[in-house]
Amino acid sequence: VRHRQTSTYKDIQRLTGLSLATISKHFNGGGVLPKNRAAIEGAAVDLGYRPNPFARSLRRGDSQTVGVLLPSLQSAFIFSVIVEVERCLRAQGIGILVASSGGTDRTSSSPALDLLLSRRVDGIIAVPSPADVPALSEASRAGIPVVSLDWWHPDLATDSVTLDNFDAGRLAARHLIDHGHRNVAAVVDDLVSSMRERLDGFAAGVATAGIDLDPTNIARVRLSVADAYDATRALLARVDRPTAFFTTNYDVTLGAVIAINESGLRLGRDISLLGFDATDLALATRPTLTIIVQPVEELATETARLMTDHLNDPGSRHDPVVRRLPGRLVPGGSIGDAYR
Amino acid sequence: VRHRQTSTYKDIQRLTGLSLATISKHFNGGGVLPKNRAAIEGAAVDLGYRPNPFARSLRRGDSQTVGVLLPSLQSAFIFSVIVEVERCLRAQGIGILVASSGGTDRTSSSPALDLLLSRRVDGIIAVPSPADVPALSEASRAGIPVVSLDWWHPDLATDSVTLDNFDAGRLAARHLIDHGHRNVAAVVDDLVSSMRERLDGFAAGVATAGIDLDPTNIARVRLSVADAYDATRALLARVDRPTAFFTTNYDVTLGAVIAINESGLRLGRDISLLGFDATDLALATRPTLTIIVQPVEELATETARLMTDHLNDPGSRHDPVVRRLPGRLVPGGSIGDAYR
DNA sequence: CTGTTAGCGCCTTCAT
DNA sequence: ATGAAGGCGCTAACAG
Repeated sequence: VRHRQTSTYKDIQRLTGLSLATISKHFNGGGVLPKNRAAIEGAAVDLGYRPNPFARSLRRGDSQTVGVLLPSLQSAFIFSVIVEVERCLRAQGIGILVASSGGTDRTSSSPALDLLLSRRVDGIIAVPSPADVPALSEASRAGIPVVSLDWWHPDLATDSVTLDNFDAGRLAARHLIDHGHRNVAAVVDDLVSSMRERLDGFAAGVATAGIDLDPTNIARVRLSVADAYDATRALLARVDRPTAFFTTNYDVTLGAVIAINESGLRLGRDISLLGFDATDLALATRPTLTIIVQPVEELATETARLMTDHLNDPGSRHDPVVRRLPGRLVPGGSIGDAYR
Repeated sequence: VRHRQTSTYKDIQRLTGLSLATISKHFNGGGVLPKNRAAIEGAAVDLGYRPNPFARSLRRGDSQTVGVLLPSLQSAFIFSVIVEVERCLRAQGIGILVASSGGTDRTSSSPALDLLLSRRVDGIIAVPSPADVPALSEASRAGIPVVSLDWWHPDLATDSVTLDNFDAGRLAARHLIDHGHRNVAAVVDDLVSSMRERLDGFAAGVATAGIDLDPTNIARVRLSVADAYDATRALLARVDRPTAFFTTNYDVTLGAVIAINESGLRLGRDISLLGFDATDLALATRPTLTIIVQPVEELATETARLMTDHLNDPGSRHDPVVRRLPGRLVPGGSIGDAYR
């Protein structure tokens, strides 16, 4: 689309008789005589003037845009965070260009990230799927501010904002322990570090009660409802069936719920489940689910803040900032008491 | 962020000895001698050349970017569509700038849309909340291609891609009727036309069975789980309690499920529910939910196609194209038979 | 097919 | 505080 002719400084110049430099100064710095200020503003309104962002970016070398890179498998949760991030950034005049990386294999360049880079985004907010890590590292090394969100990867030395996953896992463990559970199981997505940390925290929490988490009670799956369903079924079929399950993310929680429902066991009575992220799901099951939820708002504002800090202070190459925000346990009815 | 120096045509010129025009031609049209083509490509690779999108946009007057305007209240459903739209557009080198309009009141300018317009997006894909309609109309009138997605508004004469809402409602009605239900209720969000159409279709479907939809069995709410919950509770409390419910979107379905669960009535036995959009929810309830689902993929590809059609054929102002895609009923266990 | 040239609209020295 | 001038990198005439 060739753009409908919009007015430019020249038009304002024609109406005001001022020079382009003065007009530019008005729209940027300020320092203009009140009389001229009024004249420019008046003309701008009359003309419906909008600055041309391309000319501006060409000249100044920035885009006022940050790229958002999402993994191939999205959850409603991450979108709620992104929407909030967008609001924060928009308040600063920054737009977000969103691209979701297909499930590309760990290649050195993902088409999604490529689009963002070719658009010269000023920074990148990424939920870094392992496949994107090499390319993201490279971008970061090239000097583009990168903030990891939600997920996290050991090879990616960027700022990051995530849940305090270890603590969340421990929280879950304690809750189950407090309810008398000893034979507990975990269904874990182990594609990304975040999930593994949740498991580690869970194991640690269980350990403080003097219990060793039975390795055969740990099912590792890959971001998939179906896998989680299968894994849960298998665990439910064990002779020494666990009395409680911990599931470390939305998909896995859903898979587990389906398997449990199908098994005929009653949640919160015959079997306990402590889920993750599944805010809506938690309300629809019967009984409701006890889950761990993430602080969406805080994750978003922290992410936005880290990014704007970078944008406002270009070239500063400090050590990665790591923010770990606490999760919260929302009680439902899916945890029964297990005494023995 | 002032951008790390990237190479330009001049650098390629230095390495190849060719003129800027030839280089430009190579990167656009083609028509260059094989020898020169190779030289340019080689130099580009050596230099890690990336075209500067700002210079290009400034010169050509387009942005290769479409804006995506989302309403304040999002569902996982709409995101899955947007992700797919992004993939389609990215394949054509087009990026998406996303902004979500706060729940602003029906003012003439929404900050979110404003951001998109100030960025000179080539087109706008919008889930038009009523509050955005005036501003969207204006943009459309100004010549910016607008495609409405999912939602739809009578005052907005743009292309639109939505579910065939009327038909979906009728589908729901028939299903309930086929199962013997006569005393049916609907909980409807009536903020947007799409939902009202679903109700109209439902009423029509019920009518073909010779049944008048009891007006007092229709609850109108405003995009809110809590309202839907209250409304459902109220309906459940009626002396002449409906035997089946139709809920017209995700939030309303969730609210109804919660209310039903709480009532102690058993889904699919004591009470039937036909939900909407709640794909995940449908699997987590017990029994599973019978729902109407939307063709996510097709909605996305149609939306992308309509948009690219506009972009490839600027200035053509045909009549709005209206695409209505059929919904599909996914059977679950929440519909019981009601004979009387 | 290739080269020369003239901007696109804005920002930024550098003078005044 | 204002003005004049140059150029960011690219494309689109127009010549050759």
